[in-house]
Amino acid sequence: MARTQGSHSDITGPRVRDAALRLFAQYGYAAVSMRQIAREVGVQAGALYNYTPDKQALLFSLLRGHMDELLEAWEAAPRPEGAVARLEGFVRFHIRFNLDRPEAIFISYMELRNLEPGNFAVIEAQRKRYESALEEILRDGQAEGAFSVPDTRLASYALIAMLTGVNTWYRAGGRLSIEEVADIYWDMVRKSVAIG
Amino acid sequence: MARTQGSHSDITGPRVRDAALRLFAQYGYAAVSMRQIAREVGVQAGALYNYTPDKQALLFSLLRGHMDELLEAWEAAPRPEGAVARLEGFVRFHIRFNLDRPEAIFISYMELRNLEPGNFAVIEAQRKRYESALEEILRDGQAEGAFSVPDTRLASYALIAMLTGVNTWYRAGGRLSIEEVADIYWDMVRKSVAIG
DNA sequence: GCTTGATCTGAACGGTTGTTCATATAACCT
DNA sequence: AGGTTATATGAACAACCGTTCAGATCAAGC
Repeated sequence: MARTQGSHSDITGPRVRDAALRLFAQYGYAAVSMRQIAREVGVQAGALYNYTPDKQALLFSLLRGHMDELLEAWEAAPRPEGAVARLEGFVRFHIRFNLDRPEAIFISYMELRNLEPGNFAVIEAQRKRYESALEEILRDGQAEGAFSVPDTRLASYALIAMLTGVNTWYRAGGRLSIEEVADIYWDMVRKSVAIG
Repeated sequence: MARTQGSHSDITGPRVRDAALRLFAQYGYAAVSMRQIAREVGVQAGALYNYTPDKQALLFSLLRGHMDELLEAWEAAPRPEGAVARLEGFVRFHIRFNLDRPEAIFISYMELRNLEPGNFAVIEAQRKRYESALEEILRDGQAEGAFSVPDTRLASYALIAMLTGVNTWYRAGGRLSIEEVADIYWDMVRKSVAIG
């Protein structure tokens, strides 16, 4: 059999990516086989190669797509006046964006080491671009006299780690809504960079 | 050939664990083969099974040993008066401990999903025990009126994530010493839970 | 209605995986 | 010195890996 009813590139393509994303997030890139992905899609392993040149390209494409989306969404976000308001915007944006796509976030942090060097460099540059947005806010706030952040580089690392950590414990339908979580985190972030 | 000069269980055993720790940290549990570990030790793959029943037990033993060491060290640490001082102690202890053994920390966070369910439960219980120490400090500080932390559970997650994040960027011999890093993090932590 | 091209199957490729085991050797004990 | 035992080899096992490809099948275009 081949080309069973309704099968089509427009359908199978995204399904391959979805299955790969889910499986990579759950078991890890190295632990997931192409046959496993194919089974999830309902297809033989060979058919996957209509949609990706190889397994590595599939991982890279997922990460690349995610980072593109992240940067695009961030650049489209409003840019209020004042470092404090911009920091609040960053915090809320980051938490919302991360909690909306936990699997993509997860593999973006876990599977970096499974990227070939060239692919790794691309993703790493994108990540740096995003993180430097936060550092810039901290620098501005320091210059404005709104923050007390002697080492903005280090503080940006600390805050990013704290915010990204939400994904390790948050479960939809839990005790708190996303907005409540964002409120609490924003409160801690605000104080951590405040003067005094 | 077998039993080449000076080879001994007391020597090979730790070398197997060291090699596994290093390789798991660098490439990930699933991506590392027993033959790779054996090569690093300078031995054939079969010989590894004198030191571990199987690959899974090797991973579990590494994580288990690490968590035991963590809990033991924490319980041996001084317990000063007052929640503020105890929080400072936790922050400095955590940063120092983590930066002292980056590989063990790394696999403890990355390879949890590669543990069989029973093994996972053991490690998870240990981690919870450690993290609840922080939450207890926050609760005490809240009761003392020294902190403003409405949700201590959530705040403990946030702080742990922030502190553990140090390992992703810190490199020995860099711009800052461990103590300088700890100073900066403690300043942020202190403010983030302060009143105001 | 026939042809063309996209899509999939199913088998095959060489290579690697974790693990076992009979066998050999070197170090220790008496 | 001789016997015992821990320790290692190296070959073998079945299973699985990523990837390729000829051939089958279906949908669409003329």
